[in-house]
Amino acid sequence: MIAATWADVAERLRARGLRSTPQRRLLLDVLARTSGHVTGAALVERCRELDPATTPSTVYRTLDVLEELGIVRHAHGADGREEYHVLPESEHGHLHCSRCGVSWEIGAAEARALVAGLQASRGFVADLSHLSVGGVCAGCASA
Amino acid sequence: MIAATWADVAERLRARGLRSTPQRRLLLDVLARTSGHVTGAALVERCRELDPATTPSTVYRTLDVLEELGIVRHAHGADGREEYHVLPESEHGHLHCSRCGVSWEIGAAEARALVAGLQASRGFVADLSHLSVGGVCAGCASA
DNA sequence: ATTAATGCAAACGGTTTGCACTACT
DNA sequence: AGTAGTGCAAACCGTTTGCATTAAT
Repeated sequence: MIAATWADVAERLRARGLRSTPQRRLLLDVLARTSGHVTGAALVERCRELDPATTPSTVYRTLDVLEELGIVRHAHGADGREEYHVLPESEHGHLHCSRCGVSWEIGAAEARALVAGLQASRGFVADLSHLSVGGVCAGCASA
Repeated sequence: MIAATWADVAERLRARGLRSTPQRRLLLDVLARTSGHVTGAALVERCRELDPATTPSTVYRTLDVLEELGIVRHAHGADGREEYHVLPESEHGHLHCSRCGVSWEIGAAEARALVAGLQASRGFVADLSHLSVGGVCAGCASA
């Protein structure tokens, strides 16, 4: 979404004295096709599908750079892996069903409503991009 | 807390045809002194302090057994490590401050209130023992 | 020409496994 | 005696790092 954003990443990189390389363009391609969240390992794999020569270190290093640019953000999934969120999506949380393994997103508004009480009662400012709730989804619960 | 519980774990083990060994007793000792949550690695280390001969595999295998007995339950911490919760504590969630690194517990009632909306709107039954919210605590926020 | 970025390979940390051995019951 | 549990060592997975090489600027 917002295709223009992806196009000027190269420019944004150059503005910082960084470089646009084929490997980075590849990862950006993959990210552009990715909505929501992916694990680092999954990104490595998807890149390797398009270019088998892809190496993990380059992917992870590029992700670091993209995070500094604000293009991705990382959190921790229910299984403990690094989970990358593709921007410019707004902040959102996740519901992870422990039965079927599917992850569901909850929007910013809903997420904010969830944690509003925490701020009121404890002064704890939740980071919505790290909010992840485990449990059983409606489908599995009724099955 | 509830010291008697720890004492009859050996019995509970035997009832299932399982055994009480020095290594298991050691881990139970460590767990008895542990309130709240610990990572698996931390448990290995604490055991090793008391008995340097402790090996990780035994600790992790024992934790599996204890989980089946309902004595511990595991979740995933903010940094992705296995995090063990010592029972018979009631269900509770965690707040993890990304600035000072401290974890705070939120009680069952509070946690339930947080996720009540999820069940109402989506039929998603949250597992409170896996509920973990990242953010910035009151102290760090005001500093 | 500079120096950022790559690829390799090796190391990491936490956890898991296979297998022969030990010891609880 | 029988079998659950142990210790070792090696493997695992995702991620990170050092270093010499390549290539974008």
